Amino acid sequence: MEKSALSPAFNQGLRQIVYEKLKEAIVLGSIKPGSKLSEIELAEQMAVSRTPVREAIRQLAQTGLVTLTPRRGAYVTMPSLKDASDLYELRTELEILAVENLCSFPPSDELRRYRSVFEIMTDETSTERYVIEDRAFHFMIYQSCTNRFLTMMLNNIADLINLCRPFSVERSAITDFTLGHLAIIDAILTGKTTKAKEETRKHITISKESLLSYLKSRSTEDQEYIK
Amino acid sequence: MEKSALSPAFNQGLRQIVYEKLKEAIVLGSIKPGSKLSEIELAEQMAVSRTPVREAIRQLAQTGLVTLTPRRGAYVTMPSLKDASDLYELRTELEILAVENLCSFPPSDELRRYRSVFEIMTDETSTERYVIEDRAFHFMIYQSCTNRFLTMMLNNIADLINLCRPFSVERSAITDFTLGHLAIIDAILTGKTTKAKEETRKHITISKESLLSYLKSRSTEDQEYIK
DNA sequence: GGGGGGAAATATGCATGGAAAAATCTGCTT
DNA sequence: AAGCAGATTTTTCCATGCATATTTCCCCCC
Repeated sequence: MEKSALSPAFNQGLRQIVYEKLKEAIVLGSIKPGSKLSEIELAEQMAVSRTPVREAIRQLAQTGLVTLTPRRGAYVTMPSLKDASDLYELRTELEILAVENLCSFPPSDELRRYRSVFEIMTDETSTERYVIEDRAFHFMIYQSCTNRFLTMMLNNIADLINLCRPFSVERSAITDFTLGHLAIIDAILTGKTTKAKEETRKHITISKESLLSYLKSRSTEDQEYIK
Repeated sequence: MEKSALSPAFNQGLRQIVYEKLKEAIVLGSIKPGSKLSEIELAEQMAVSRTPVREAIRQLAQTGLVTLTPRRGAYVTMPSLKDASDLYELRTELEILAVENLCSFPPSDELRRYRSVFEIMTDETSTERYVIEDRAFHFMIYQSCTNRFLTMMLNNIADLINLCRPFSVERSAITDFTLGHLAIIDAILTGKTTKAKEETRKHITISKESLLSYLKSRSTEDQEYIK
């Protein structure tokens, strides 16, 4: 009997399947930061034994999405404000490097596609739609790197930053971000490497400021709430 | 009964112990790139079960020191020439960032210690001694970062680069490297951030060229050998 | 009523058994 | 003698049992 392409996930191994599922749940926010990841519970939910669950959790811990405390269990990481700042510091330099790489072999078709997407975005665009396209755009940049380590690290950092941001973007910032994207795209398409790098730094710096000020306001709100 | 401080490694867990041992063996070269890591064999050698060995191996795979091929096993990674180049590309930007961070709160005592170490190095210094001090110096820089993600990544990259370099440094290059170290140290100690960053870029670029030209010569030698 | 101590319950960490896939070996055919 | 097919063996991968550490809950004491 031939093996269906839809059969047990093309036999990539249970561990990998569990890993993907867990990661998606964490990144999409259906498992919230701070939640405990119980081996037994997850194993039952996914109808597998504890072993692949355990290995998937440890793999997630290596990427930083999960924090382990020995003999106590695994918890979805809650990045601190400093973590967010530190992550952006890295992302800035690494993404500039990625853009620089891109300028040698620009994926012109993809870039033009995103150009047309961002061109028609206005303040009336829904924030959800913006967030989706924004992530896809940066993800595209990461995948286009010829440096596989750079790709890995940027994807990793993006996931961690995701954990800090409860999906919200200030409406007023969208126009800024969109213009930033267009500036980066145009600079790459016209072969202006230096300009592309500058615009990337600007864009990510603005993004960083936006997130940090948002997080700061949230944290003071929370403190009031606790009182 | 009181638990001895020397007892099973202060109970950090078998997994961690196996991980450390394996990593040391790989980084120090006692297990060579390309070697197969057999769960059973290693478990017997270390007198533990296969479980902690297996988990340690998977952890090493996440750092890149080990490469897994599903259903076939784990092998110590053999970085390609492009890998080496890519790793140095990342190291350059990240280590500059680290040095920049250091300039805010320079660990002056440590720096002065290393200054005196490198000051007395000459072409007569053994390459082994140089390599040891070189690694310690860069390692110190990494640990001094206030950005924990940066520290992690740089340590990781350094380990991987280690895998490319079979310990050898050209004698003639040592003086260059030593002078580079002194320039970086002095710039940091005198608070010249921009200069420190420039010198770091120069130093790592030279180091990269040196390794790459060495690897290229080796690879052609090997080809001749195979014939 | 609140707090501390101890026993039961629960979860992690390690060991080991069993299934499936890959590698190896053997024997047969050409 | 070389190559291929089938069987054996070995190894990874998943499941599960057992031990120990932690948590929880209950009872006793203050």
